[in-house]
Amino acid sequence: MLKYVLLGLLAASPRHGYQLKQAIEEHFHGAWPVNTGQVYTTLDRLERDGLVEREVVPQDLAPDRRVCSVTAAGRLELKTWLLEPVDGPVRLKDELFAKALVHRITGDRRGLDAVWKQREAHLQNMAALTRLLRPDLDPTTRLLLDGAILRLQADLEWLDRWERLEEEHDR
Amino acid sequence: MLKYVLLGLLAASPRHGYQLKQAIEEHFHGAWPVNTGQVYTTLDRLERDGLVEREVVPQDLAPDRRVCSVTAAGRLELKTWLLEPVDGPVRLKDELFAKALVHRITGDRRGLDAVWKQREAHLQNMAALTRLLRPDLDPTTRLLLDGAILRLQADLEWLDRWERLEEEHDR
DNA sequence: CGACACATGTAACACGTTACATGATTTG
DNA sequence: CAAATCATGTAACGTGTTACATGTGTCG
Repeated sequence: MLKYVLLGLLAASPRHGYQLKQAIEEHFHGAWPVNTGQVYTTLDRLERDGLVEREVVPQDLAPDRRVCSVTAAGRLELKTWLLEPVDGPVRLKDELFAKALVHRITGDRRGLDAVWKQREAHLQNMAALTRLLRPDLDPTTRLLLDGAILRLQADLEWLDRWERLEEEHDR
Repeated sequence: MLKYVLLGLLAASPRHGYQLKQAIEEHFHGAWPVNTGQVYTTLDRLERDGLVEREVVPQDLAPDRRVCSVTAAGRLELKTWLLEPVDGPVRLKDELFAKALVHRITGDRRGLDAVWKQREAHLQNMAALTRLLRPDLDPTTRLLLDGAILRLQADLEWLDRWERLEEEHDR
């Protein structure tokens, strides 16, 4: 997935690896921690597949930089990805759902503990996100934050249902 | 993540690989397609790490089966995972969000297309999920389906916001 | 007989994570 | 000077995906 974000950033303007990492962390407001190493290995694969080109720009004194840009094939690949909706089959494959399932399968009586801890964690995440919502925020970043908040709200609603189910079970 | 689902199923009762695959597909109502091969490689790792034990049960005529059961270490690992809330930092790292971001970064004027296609896909998924909601459903499976539906609803709400942003942009 | 479910696996590859290594420049 | 930031990378490992290989039992 990082692959496409890199292509997108490079389609806007050529950059070198470190700039890409910075751009992502800026857009996602630090909430998508990117490992630098992964950026370079992903760029290696993209270059190998002919989706980006790299040009070595020698610096005097400073270490050389390798500036990347998207090829025609890269733009095509990006366009295809952009117009393709995410994931046809449904997303039950999720860690939170998996935990609920395993709690109920094993009947371990700790389901309620898990619900409470998860709610606590979600509420803290919600608070952290809400703190980021300043009016001067870039509208795109704002959109992404809103998305994360909406999903957290949905999960909180769902945690209530899980809790009710666990309570029935205990009776 | 499959790792923990396998541990959970085995904690309920020992089984062999194929039974595990079947159990998962049953619980997730086919909405988590498990590759059989992955079950075996994951079991190999679990055995290597001392979390499960395998006993070969020879069958006459039929091929031997290798029945797995959880070790004490496996139960501990499972318990730890179950009580640990999912993912401390926030989930902006998401394919749908990434697409929205890249659309806006590249300013490609195809954002609205993407929103519409995604909404269409989400609505179809929603319909498919709703069809599965029969009253005789196992309450746990029902819980998981409800979760998926709640998240889809959140996403649909968010798609409206994205659409509004794209419309502003076009003006 | 042919198709399908049962049952086990291997191989290659993609992607992500963590950690480490290296060295220059800037700033307190 | 020390620390942080800039900039590039390698290595090891975990997990997941796709595809293939192999063989038996059952049912129409």
